[in-house]
Amino acid sequence: MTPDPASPAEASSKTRLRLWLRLLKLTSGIEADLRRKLRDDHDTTLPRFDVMAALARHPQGLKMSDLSRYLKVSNGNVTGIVDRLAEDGLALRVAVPGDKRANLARLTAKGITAFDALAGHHENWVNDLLGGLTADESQTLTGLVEKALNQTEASDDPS
Amino acid sequence: MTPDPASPAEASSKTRLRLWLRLLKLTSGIEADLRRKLRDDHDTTLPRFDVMAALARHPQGLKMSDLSRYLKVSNGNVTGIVDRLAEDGLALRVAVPGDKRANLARLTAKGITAFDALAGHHENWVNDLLGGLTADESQTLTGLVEKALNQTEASDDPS
DNA sequence: GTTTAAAATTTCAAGCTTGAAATAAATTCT
DNA sequence: AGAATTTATTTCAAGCTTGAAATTTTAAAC
Repeated sequence: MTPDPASPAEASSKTRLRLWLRLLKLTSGIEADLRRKLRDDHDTTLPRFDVMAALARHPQGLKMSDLSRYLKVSNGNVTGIVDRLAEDGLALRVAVPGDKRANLARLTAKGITAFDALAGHHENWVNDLLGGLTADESQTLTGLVEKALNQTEASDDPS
Repeated sequence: MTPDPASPAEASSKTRLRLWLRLLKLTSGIEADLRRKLRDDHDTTLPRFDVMAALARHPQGLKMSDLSRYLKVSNGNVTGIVDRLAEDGLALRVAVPGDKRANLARLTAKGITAFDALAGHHENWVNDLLGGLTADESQTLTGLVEKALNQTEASDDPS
């Protein structure tokens, strides 16, 4: 028997904490799997994949600061990742005419080819990893996750 | 209108990919929030909190290798975190009688006190961050996440 | 009892991540 | 125009993370 809580509020607090631990276990596990596959099968990393995915969606290029905002990581972080992608010939920086401060990050042709291959694998991996859920369950789950997201976004942004 | 997919399998693959992106957004967002609060309000980090939580659950101490397995991180990783906790007087290493290779990591009295305070805040933070969900919704969500977990654990462990 | 293999840790290099400080260029104010 | 502010980006130090290599100790095999 579960010990009865002192109040309903305490009970739902425990329920939410339990939910958080499960969510964390699920996403950490999937993420670890994706990282391993990217590394072992494709000699790359999740941060590099994320940057390439962002650039693939913006063929005209993204300013470093926009890239950073889009991915919700620090400026210094994208600097390093784009540097390393550039070393491998997968991305490059393009000067912005009229603003000597800014650079557009873009995928090279080689980068586009590489990303297209990765993206297909990525979708398959995720599909397999979440294969325990039916389409209906996936949709229910997505709906609840989106509801939870609304709340965090609301409390995130105390404007 | 959504473009109709070539097959039901493709549709559910897209549904699962969408689910993954939402899950990632939710957990990354909450995690970032927790990291920020631990940092700004308590001058610590999530990895340190995780190690302290593991040690708090095992008052008799945990071997470094068990700690590493429990948290699913590398051996070298816990070495560094326990080093830094020890520098701050929150944890220490105890020799294992009869095995000169092994060490038990344990919280100090100071570490226990510090963790107890953190744990209370942590539960409240999570409760707030997931506050958009009713108790019923939390339970439904937990159930579905657990179902998804079973699958990943199954495919994770190709024994 | 040696040799061999296994187990427990640490060390290390490389990459990721952050926030803060430093540069440099554009914009705004007076 | 000249000064002050804002914007775009890089650099840096510190910590996290991993897998691989190195150490040390224990256990197993012969």
